[in-house]
Amino acid sequence: MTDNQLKLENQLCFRLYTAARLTMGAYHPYLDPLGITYPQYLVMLVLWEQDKQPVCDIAKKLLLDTNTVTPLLQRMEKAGFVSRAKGKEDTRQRIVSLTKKGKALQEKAKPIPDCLLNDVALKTGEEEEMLKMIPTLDKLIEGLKRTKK
Amino acid sequence: MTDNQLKLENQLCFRLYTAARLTMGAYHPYLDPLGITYPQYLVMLVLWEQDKQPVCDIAKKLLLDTNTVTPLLQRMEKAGFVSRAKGKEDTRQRIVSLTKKGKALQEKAKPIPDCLLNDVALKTGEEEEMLKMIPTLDKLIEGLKRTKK
DNA sequence: AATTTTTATATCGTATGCGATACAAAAATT
DNA sequence: AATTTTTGTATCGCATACGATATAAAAATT
Repeated sequence: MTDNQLKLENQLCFRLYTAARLTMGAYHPYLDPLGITYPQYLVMLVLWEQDKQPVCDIAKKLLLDTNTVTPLLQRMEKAGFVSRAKGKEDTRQRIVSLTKKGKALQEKAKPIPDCLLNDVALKTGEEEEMLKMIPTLDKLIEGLKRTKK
Repeated sequence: MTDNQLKLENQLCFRLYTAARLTMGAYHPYLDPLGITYPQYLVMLVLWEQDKQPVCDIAKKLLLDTNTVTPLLQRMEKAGFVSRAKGKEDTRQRIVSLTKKGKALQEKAKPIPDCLLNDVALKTGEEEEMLKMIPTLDKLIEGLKRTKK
C-alpha cells in the first residue's frame, strides 16, 4: 500500500504555496520599475482605496499582523511612499498616510492588473478558469481565518 | 470611473497569497509536534517518495532554487532529519539522505493529510470545491513556471 | 588537449512572515 | 477613582524566498 496521501502531487497546499510564489514573481517586471515589492504593493492598494489609516486597519485588511506590517511600513516610509504620524484621538495609533510620491504611484500602477491578467491569459490560455477560483479561495480564507484567534 | 482594477478585493493574487499563508498556518498544530516547518515538510515528502537525491532534484520538484533549498537542508541536517554527502559520480552534487530519525518521522506524518482535509472540511464545509482547484492551480503553475528561465 | 560554457552548490544581503514578548494608552471593571 | 483587561505598536529572533554573486567540477567546443 503506497502512501498516496503523503505524495507531493496530491497536496493542495503545495499548489497554493507554489502558485502564490510564482504569481508574486510574475509581478516583478511591473513592480521593480516602481520600486516596491509585492507586499508593499498590497499596502498601496489598501491606501489608494482609503488614505490615512491606522496600522491595525491595514493589517486587518491584509490579514497580516502588526509584527509584519510595522516593519513593512517603516521600509515604505524610508522609501518615501508613506508617512506615519501619531494618532490624535488615540495616541497609541499610528496613522499611515500617502506622500505625494505615494499618490503619484497610483497612476503608474493602474495598468498592472491588466498586465497580469494578460500575462496569465497568454501563459495559461485559461484566464476565465483562474478567476473562477476566487469564490473558492474566499471560502477557504474565510474558513481558515477564524482559526487564527 | 473608480479604479476597480486596483481594488484589493479584485485581486486573484491576493487570494492566492493569503490562502497559501493561512493554509501553511493550518499545518502548525501537526508539524510543531514533529519539529519541522512547512517547507521542511515538503522536503520530507520529496525524500519519503525517494530517498537519496541531489539538492538540485529536490529543488526542481519543489520549484525552488538552491539558494533557498541549501540553507533549508542545512537546518534539517542540524536537526538530524537528513544527511548530506558529496556525490560519488558527480562530486559537485550533494546527495541528501534520510536519517533514521527522518525515516521514522514518516509514520507520524501519515495522518497529517487527512487531518488537514478534515480541518478544511470542518471550517469551509466545501472540501470538494477546494480540491477542484487543483487542476486549475496546476495550469497556472505550469504557465508561470516557464517564465522563470 | 585546451578553452569555453554549463551545471551544482553555496554564500550574502534584503524583505518578508510570524511566534513571543514588551510597553503604553484606552477601555472595562470593581 | 483605582485596578484590571484589552488594544495598538513595536522589537526580537528565526526561517524562509530570492536576486546577485562566487566557485569548483562536468560537459561541450574549438
